[in-house]
Amino acid sequence: MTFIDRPLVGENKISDATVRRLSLYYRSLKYAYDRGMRTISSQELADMNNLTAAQVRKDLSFFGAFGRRGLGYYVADLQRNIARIIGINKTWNVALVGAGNIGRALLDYDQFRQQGFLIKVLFDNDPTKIGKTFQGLEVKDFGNVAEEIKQNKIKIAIIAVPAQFAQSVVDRLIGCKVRAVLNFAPITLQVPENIWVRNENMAIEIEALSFALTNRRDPTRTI
Amino acid sequence: MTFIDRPLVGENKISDATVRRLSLYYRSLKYAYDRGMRTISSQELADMNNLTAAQVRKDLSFFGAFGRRGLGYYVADLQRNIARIIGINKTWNVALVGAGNIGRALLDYDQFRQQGFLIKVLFDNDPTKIGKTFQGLEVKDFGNVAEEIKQNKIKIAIIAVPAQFAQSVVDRLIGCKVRAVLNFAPITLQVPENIWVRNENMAIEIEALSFALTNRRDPTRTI
DNA sequence: AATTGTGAACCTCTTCACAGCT
DNA sequence: AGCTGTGAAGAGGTTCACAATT
Repeated sequence: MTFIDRPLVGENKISDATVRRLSLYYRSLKYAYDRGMRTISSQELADMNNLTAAQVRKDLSFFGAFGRRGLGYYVADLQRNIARIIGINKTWNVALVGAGNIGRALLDYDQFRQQGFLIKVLFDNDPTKIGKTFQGLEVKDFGNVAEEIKQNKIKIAIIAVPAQFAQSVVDRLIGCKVRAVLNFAPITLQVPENIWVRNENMAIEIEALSFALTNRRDPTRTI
Repeated sequence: MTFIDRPLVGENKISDATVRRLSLYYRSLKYAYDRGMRTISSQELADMNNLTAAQVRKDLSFFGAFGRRGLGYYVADLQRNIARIIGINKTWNVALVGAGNIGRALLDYDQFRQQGFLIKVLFDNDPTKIGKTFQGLEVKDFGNVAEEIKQNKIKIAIIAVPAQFAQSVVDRLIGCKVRAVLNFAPITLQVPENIWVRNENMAIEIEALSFALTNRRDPTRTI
């Protein structure tokens, strides 16, 4: 059955790791459906992501009882449910701050668009960039951030500016009622309790590989 | 004192979370040194990264006793030690597969270069791209991957190709003795036990923000 | 007086194992 | 017979609290 029988907020705490895995399951279900699978077992979902079947069932069980004993999960049904749980059953307008290399690459990043994250405004503070157009989107002056954010009803912003500017950018965004930030700057942002930040630090990931090759004997896998 | 008094391999298991935090400490130490700080306490390092002082001390203690009671840590000394632990006290030659938007953005990503990850070869399989030059690097035919990898003594590769090609690319790279992979394709790669993979999935991060805004009341911070 | 290094306590996440359902 | 859902057990990671050191 397709209902959520538990509260998702407050003291009922869904771990970060579980949330990340939901995204993996969502992709696996898409993949499975495209290949004609109409039901899928926790074991199959686990195998596709190098996890255990118990882990998959436990993760899903936090949100409801989506499966059928003896059968597994209906692929389309579970996919819809996960989309709703993650909040990608609708679109999100997103602001992107920073029209440098990373920013411009993200403008054309299919995975965002496909999951309903639509980059609606592109900001920079460089006068030589303001007014230019990338991927059909005009670079706006970050000085006018407030009105653009409001006009586009933006709750999620992506920060792709050099480290030294990132904190002031996030402060300004929060002042404009932005609630969540995907941060590509290699610095830990200080934000109030009610603001969400995820850091995308590619150097940290490659450094973890360096550490592994330098020190470790046996590999472990991570998301 | 600056020595490592514990084995870093085998049953002595350093958690992934600790390794990621080492990278954060390394950046914080750089920042602190640039601002003239010569010693730093675990509390200061913690504050810079929204962690606890105990966490910082515990992480460092896995590798040795680097601090001085009553004083803290010598900034330059600790930075050097962490660089050596992570394995970024030398340079790594890196191969980049995929000359699309993401790949080209990474070519010019300062954080890689600064930490000694040098992209030495750029591959693609698109005949319209092969032979072109981006950031001074000529796109090579992925068909010739073996010789280029060998010539450049490459152990770490970055995969920035569409999802459907990622598995065959990684299989091929492993055949060329590549030991570690930073994967930007939104798919779980299947690799042998002795190969290291880190996934950089930007859609997963933004989906975590969507989940938070959709479901959660109280923010938590993550790396 | 200040701060580290660390065993122990605590907490969180994962895995086990099996009852319960189809 | 097959597979889920879940309480309990187990493993792993974080925080506490304090002795040790400068």
